[in-house]
Amino acid sequence: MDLGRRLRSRGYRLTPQREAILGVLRENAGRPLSPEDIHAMAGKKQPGMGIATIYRTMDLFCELGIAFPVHLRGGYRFYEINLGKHHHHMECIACGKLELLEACVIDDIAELVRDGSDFLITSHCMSLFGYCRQCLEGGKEKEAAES
Amino acid sequence: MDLGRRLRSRGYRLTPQREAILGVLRENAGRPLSPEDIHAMAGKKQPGMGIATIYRTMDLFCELGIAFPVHLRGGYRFYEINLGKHHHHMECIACGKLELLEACVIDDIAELVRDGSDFLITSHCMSLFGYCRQCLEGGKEKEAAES
DNA sequence: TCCTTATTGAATTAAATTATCATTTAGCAT
DNA sequence: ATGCTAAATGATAATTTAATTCAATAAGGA
Repeated sequence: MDLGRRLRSRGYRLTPQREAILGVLRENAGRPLSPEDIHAMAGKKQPGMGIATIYRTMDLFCELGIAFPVHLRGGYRFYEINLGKHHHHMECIACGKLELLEACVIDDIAELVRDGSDFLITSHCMSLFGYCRQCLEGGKEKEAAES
Repeated sequence: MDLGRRLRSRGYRLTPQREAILGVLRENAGRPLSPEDIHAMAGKKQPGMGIATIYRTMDLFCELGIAFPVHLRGGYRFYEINLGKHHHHMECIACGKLELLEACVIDDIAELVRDGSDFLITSHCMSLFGYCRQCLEGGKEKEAAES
């Protein structure tokens, strides 16, 4: 993936900030990052970056298909680099731990929707929530049920 | 579903505000509502309701399984009444129109995850994004590609 | 009817995201 | 190389959204 070509072909410019952000996304492939996460890590490569640049760049990267948003609980935004192969996340509602799900069922779903509606699907999001092994063993799910 | 019993059995109280909110959710089954939506509609049944009550009540309803959160684009929160049968949404990224997807593939997924990990799944979210028929015909997806 | 305490509304606070704007700079043309 | 133009940035302010605080209210068991 040549970031410069990809940007310039659509009239955008290659900047050190955008390179730094892409680097951060690459180094954290598969791990959802918040804008603040990205800001902190990219800031080490390019000191002085403003947080607004992160938001702007992530919007752009998502539009270009370079990254995609991940929807977890809490309503906040997370992003990941788009490496083509879909995956999803399983989030522990007790400790917050994330596990990667390589399995993607979007193809099955897309087929169902193609038959049943008139939508052209371009993207999707899916996350599972529950309890991880450690929290189950520690009884965290019972604590939560009691509260 | 007896709201009063459900609340009291866990030490909570039945209030006119909670009844009003449940009524709004019932009347909009299958349609994701924002806290602001709920506030506006419930306010007609129970004048003077504060927005904080909506947030508090929706947290409670979700905890009790009376409602569940819907994750759409934008990172904002939406809620729906939980009528047992899972469904999902297809959101048009051009006009925002929502379509209900009766099909739920959570069972397939849950099985995959049960085999491949140690998580106990308690809930999930899934949404599809793309273009609805009208926007496709109107060329909205091309406009978006150009911008 | 009384009492305890959950609940509420109003106001405040905090946090996340977006908008504004002057300045900088990427990248094409010269 | 140099200059030019528009894109991009950083700083800041403004918006939104959500959470918190607290005194007043009211649900519901005794």
